[in-house]
Order: sequence, then C-alpha cells, then structure tokens
Amino acid sequence: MESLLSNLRITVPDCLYVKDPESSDLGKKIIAQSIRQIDALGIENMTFKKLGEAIGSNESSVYRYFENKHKLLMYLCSWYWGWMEYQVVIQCYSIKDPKEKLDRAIGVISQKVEEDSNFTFVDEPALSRIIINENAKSFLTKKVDKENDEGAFASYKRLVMRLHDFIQEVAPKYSYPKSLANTIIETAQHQHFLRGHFESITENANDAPTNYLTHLVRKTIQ
Amino acid sequence: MESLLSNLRITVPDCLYVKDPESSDLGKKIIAQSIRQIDALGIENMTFKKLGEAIGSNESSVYRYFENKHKLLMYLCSWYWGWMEYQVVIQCYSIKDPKEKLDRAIGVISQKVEEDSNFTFVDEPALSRIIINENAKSFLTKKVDKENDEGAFASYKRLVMRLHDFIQEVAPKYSYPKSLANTIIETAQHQHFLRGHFESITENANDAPTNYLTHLVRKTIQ
DNA sequence: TTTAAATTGATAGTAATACTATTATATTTG
DNA sequence: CAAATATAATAGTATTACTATCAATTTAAA
Repeated sequence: MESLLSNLRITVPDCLYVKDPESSDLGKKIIAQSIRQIDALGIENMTFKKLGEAIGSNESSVYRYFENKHKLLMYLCSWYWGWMEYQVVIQCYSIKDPKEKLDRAIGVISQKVEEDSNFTFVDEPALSRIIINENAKSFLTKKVDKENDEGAFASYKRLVMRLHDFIQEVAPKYSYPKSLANTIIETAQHQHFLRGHFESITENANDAPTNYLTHLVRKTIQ
Repeated sequence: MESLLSNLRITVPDCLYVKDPESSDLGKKIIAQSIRQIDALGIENMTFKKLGEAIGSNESSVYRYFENKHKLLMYLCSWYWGWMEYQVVIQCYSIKDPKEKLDRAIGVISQKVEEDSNFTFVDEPALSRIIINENAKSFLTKKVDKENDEGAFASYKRLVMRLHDFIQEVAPKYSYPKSLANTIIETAQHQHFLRGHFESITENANDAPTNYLTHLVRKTIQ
C-alpha cells in the first residue's frame, strides 16, 4: 500500500508508556528495534540491555520510555490491534453488502500481513509474528484485571466490537456475536502458529486460515 | 465421580521429567504443591525454592525431578491433556450416534472441570485453571520445534486427533476437521478466560462456553 | 544569546532468580 | 550389614530486572 497519510497515528493507551515513544527519534528507534529483537529472540530472551546496545544507547534510556518489558510488549500489541482496526475500517468502508463486508474483515484479520509504509518505524510483518507468538502473554498474567481497569486492552476490545458489529449486521438474531468475533481473531493467530510449528494438526499448513474461518463464520451465523 | 480404577495412570512423555514424579512420595508432593502454587501465584511468580519450602524439602530436590520450571509446566499440561483424552474416551464410549458423541466430547472439553478421585495427588479443577491461564506459554517459546520433536506435545496432539475422528464420523466431507478440533479446544479455554477477565467481550460470562461451541460446530459441519 | 530545563549516556549497585556443585545424612535394597 | 540411592543443606555463579546517581548534551524559554 502507498504512503498516503503521513500524519496518521495509531493511538495507544497512555498507561502503557512512561514517555511517548513516538515523541522522539530515540523512542521510535526503541520501537523499531524492539520489534526486531522480540521477533528474533522471543520476549523471554530479549532484555532492555540488549535493546539499548542495539540502538547505540543503553538500558537506562529505554527505561525512561517503558516501565518494563511487559509494558513494552503490551504497547506493541496495542499498536498492532489499533492498526488492525484501522485496516478493517478502511478496507471495509466502501463495501455495502454486510456479508461481503464481514468476509473482507475476516480476510484482513487472518491473511498474511504486509508492510504499511505509512508507519516507517514499524515493521508490520514482524509485528504480526510477534502477535502470533507473544500476544497471549500480554494478558495471561496475574495482573490482567488491574491492567484491564487501566485501559491497557482497549484497542483489542475495540477490534472485537468492530467485528461484532459486522456480525450483527449480517445476523441480528445470532446469540454469540461477541464470542464469535473473539474466536475469529484468536483462531486466526493460532492457526498461523500451527502452520509454523504443528502442521500435523491443521489443514491450513499451506495457506492462511482465511478460507477455514470464512466458511466457519458463514455457516455458524446463517 | 467415584474412584474405581486405582491402578490407573496418565502417561506423560518422559522427556518432560528427569525422574518420574509418580515414582515417589516426594515426587507426588511436588506435583500436588506445584499445582497449588502455579494456580495461586502464576507460573511467573512460582519458583522451585518456594515450591521446595512448601513441601518441607528444598530447591535442589525439586531439580532432581524437573529440569526447570518450564518442563514442570509442560508436564502438568501434558498430564491434563492425557486426562482429558481419557475423559473424552470413557464418557463417549457407549454413545452410538456420532452427533451425540461429538456433542458429548465438546461438553467434556468445555464444561467446568470436576475433581477426579482416581488421581488423589492432582487437583483437577486447579489444574484446569492452570491450563486456562498458562497452557499457551508451554508452546509459545523459541524452543517449540525442538520440544515438539522430542514428543513433548504428544498428549495434546492426540486429543486433537481424537476430536478430529469424531468430527469426521459426523461429517466425512468437511474440509477442516483438524483445524476445527483445535479451535474447539483452544476456544473452550479462551472463553473461560474471557469469562473471568473480559466479560464485556463474550456472551459466555455466566455460563460455560459449551452451548456456544456446540452450536458453532453443528452449524459448521452440517 | 544566555540560562534553565529536559533529555540522554554512563556507571554503579541491589535483590531476586535460575540454576550448578558439593557434601552430609538418611533410607532403601541386595 | 554393606552398598547404592535418595534427599537435605549449604554455598556459589551468572543473569536479570530493575533503581539511583551524576555528567554531558540538546532543546526551549526568557
């Protein structure tokens, strides 16, 4: 996609950072490099020390932007879900037919992610791999409820509700639109993971799970 | 359920332990107490030191049974999936009608877990909470492929294939029986999680996700 | 343009963790 | 009873996830 909207910004809840990383060059470097390192090493093996060194700075500078590694991960996940919501909205905006609109949304969420040149400091395909491998860790902690109260998961929830609205437009009488919206998003990520590591237990080993999910949703709400 | 089969054992891949914890009293204490502590503290905040102290032993003794915390978690998950497979098998054994059989399997996997007195050193309801909160962490690591090669995830994969067989019996022409089997298991856990922490984005806030899943599966494969 | 304020870099230090190693003491088994 | 094995206790190491301090640099305001 071409870079059309240079002043575009994905909003991330401010409880996730100490200082807004988009407000400085160093901050943007932290984001760009953290995506590279988490993708390469996994969140467990990435440290603020390594991150600082890689951008020609140091540990203490990274701490001035993010309280800790977990908040940084949540920031990245939040950015991704905000960006995904934006993708869904623009790619579905002009579609009139609700069914077609829902299909397109499922496609956007489950297909392979491509680079978006509107956000130069974010490598979206790498970030998408991080979502597949690390997103669950952002909420599977003993602090979820506290962090949820602070609004840390607002972007994710907004995407779920967006999808929920699309489902309701197609099938106003279906009883589980929110649960289904959730299932679509989670299953998309999980099937991508299976594709990469457990091909024996999925039929989506050679392809995105888009067809699987589209069929499942259509049948379920028809 | 009554304790009928005192010599019953759930098999766990032996790459997951150094010394079989079921072979001694200390080993069984480690299992029982680790379930309690991981449930209470989360895997992140549980340590072998705390675990050893809680059973009147110490860190080094725990290390003689499990190489590390991650292997212990994988052991517990593996045990759970093995036990779940056994539950599915015995609860569906006598059912002739394939549709009914599949419904029952979905019920077993998605309903609230109850204590099984055949295994006195395992608190199944607590273990089920661990699965909901920590299972994903057992495979979302950079070591998955290596551990998978060693057979660490055999129990989980067997349960998926068991469910796959049930789905195929009902709908031999359905194209995604493995993916769907997976989705049932993962969604069951995830909906339980949402129930506890994100009720605003699920309709299963007051109930198990059994009805949601049963409906979804029936419609999908019909 | 000078001064103050804010940002960054460098270094040091702490408590906790995830182990490894060693040795002493029980306990079991042959 | 002796030998083998299992457990307990202690100590030690490298790494991590921070916190604190201070100097150097950049930026912004008067």
